[in-house]
Amino acid sequence: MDDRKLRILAAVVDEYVTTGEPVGSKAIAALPDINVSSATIRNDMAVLEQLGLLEQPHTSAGRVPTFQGYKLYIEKCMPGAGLSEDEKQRLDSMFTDDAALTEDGLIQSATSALAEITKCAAVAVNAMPQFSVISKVEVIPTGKRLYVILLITSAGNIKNKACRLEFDLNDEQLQFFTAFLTEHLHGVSLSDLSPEMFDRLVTAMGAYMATLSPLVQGLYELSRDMMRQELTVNGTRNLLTCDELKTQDIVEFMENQDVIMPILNDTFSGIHVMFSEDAKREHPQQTFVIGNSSMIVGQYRKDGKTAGRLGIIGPMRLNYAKVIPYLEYFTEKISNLISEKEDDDT
Amino acid sequence: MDDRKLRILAAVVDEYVTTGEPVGSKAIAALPDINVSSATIRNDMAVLEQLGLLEQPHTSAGRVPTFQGYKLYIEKCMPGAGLSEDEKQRLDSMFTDDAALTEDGLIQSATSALAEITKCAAVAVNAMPQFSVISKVEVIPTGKRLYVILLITSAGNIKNKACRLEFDLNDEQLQFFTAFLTEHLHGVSLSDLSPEMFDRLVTAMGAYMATLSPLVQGLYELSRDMMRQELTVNGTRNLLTCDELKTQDIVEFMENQDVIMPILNDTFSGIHVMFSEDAKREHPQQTFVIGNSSMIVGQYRKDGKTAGRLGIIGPMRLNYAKVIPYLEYFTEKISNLISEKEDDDT
DNA sequence: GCTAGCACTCTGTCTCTCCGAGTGCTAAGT
DNA sequence: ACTTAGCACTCGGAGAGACAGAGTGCTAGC
Repeated sequence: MDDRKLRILAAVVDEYVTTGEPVGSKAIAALPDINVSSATIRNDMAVLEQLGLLEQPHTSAGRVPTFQGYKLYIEKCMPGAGLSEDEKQRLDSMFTDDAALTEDGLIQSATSALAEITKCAAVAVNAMPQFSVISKVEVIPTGKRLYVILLITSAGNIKNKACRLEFDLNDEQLQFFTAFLTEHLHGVSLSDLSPEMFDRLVTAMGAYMATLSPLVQGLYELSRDMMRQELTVNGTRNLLTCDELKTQDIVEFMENQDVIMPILNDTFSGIHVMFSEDAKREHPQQTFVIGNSSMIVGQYRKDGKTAGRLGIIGPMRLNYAKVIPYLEYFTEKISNLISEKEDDDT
Repeated sequence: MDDRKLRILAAVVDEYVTTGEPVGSKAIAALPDINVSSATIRNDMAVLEQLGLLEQPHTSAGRVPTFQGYKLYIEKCMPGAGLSEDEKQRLDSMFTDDAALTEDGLIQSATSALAEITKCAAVAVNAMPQFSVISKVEVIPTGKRLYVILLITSAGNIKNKACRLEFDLNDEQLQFFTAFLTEHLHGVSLSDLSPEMFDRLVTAMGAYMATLSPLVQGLYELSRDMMRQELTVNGTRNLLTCDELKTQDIVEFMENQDVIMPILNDTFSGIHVMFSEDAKREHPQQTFVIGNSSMIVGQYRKDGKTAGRLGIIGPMRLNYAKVIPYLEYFTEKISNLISEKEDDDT
């Protein structure tokens, strides 16, 4: 693979990304850093096409990169530009201050900023929520026979669920129950909350059992709810305005976002770019991917361990040279923010 | 306005709603309950067009109802069919059991069911959240110097917010503060929580003041957050597949949903149908409405008073005869469910 | 007041042509 | 051996005309 051919590939990608039109040999010959004639470029492009890196929409049109072309571009030819201080500040200003106080809020704010700035959809999943630990359980009366169970984990996640009982609890019962739950559940990892464990809890409650079992049931459901990986998606609407994606596909994605979870979870380290063609091949069981799309995924960390993944879904024709640094900056920033929080705890 | 003309209007609407094609005089003459020739119908249709009830996309095409045509149809000619038992059961089955336990959950579940069954977008706002009353305030430590404020209202709404303090609180301080807040805030209506009131609270706290003021600040923000009317929107994506609406408009709506709040809040009683033309006229300051759309709004009640509004946004070409009964059934059902809850409380 | 008949109008579709952009190939030049 | 100039070729898109079909308005007769 010639150096000049790589430069031509890069030129095609850059040009196509900005104009959206198939790019011809003349347009490339006109570029300042290419000093050969259009005929030579035609020859090279024919070779690049044979290698599967470029393709022609039809015989007498210019060339367009294939997903393999993009891959090689990202790997070999992409300008490795970092972000300017201005850009960093701009990104920073998109985080609201108190979003950083909870991981949920942080992810929410990061995905929405990322979607805004890339004009793509931004996605995130938290990794391994089943390993977080219960830090607080509380039962709060909110109405006649109506109670809210409140569950807080060490990661700072908060969830609640309403339950209706057959009878009302008096203060003593409520206190007993709260103390009972705290005693048995505080510090317990979510993954240890099996149905059997709850059965044991119920029997251990003795006389209160019958009255309180709906609460225990609710608590079980709440814990299941909490250990489910949470998928955050923001800005899917941005995809609607980009005309190389079919609205049909996007609507299907909106209705069925969970299908991308396995794909997200598949990426191991660093920034990873995956095209819809890849996804179709590697996850054929998935009912659906958005055609002509690409997905860029990175990890954010907490104490050095992957704590979740953050990514972008956009058209294949995307300014990777800009978008990838954005994603890198965001994952880095999130890692710092949640680790900073962690530092405070110790 | 002739009776026959009304029948013809109704026929045009029905036919157009099902086929989506402009309907001609012959098609109407072929209907069983119309016993005049196509020429007569042509004459009548010309009159209906002059009245602004029908219009022609172009000279040699059939007629299409205008929004005024739809209005008259809904008012005068629509078959007032109730729902069959089958349909009611189908709707009932779309509510999950525990959704009914909180108003939020109920509205979430209702809008999503309504969107699903009408293939439109479903919207809801709660009315007058500022009049609900604080039933519980709690401060829960979740990490080093990190606290969560929990606020529960009499309506069963639950919200929380994380706060970071300068110093940690010991148990005594925490208990004091919780007791202090409960004493001063329990039973207070959200609308009474003015900044001045919080100022008084802060000074009343005396020695604790400096330490705790971020919490008070957080509490204030939380209460402001809670008295904001909550807009629930579900199934906007359904609109994307209906081709008389411009995707551009829908995207704008997605980005800017709040603009419909004043329109929703404008409807007073019963079911109200409003077309984008109306909205443009009555709310000209609104930056945007979806073109060719209609919005159907009803109220749900609690103790006989309007507690919120539930509505549908869809294309103007909509099967009103089906959709309106659906909406009626839903508002009725919600009213019963939240009033049933209320009954329990008393 | 209704209806049959007729001329008219307009759209959507199909075909044909033409233009231009871009290619591949060949032959000549370095 | 590589590069370049030149040329014939291909293909899509735009534009013009022709045509069929649906639907109308109008007039004359029942």
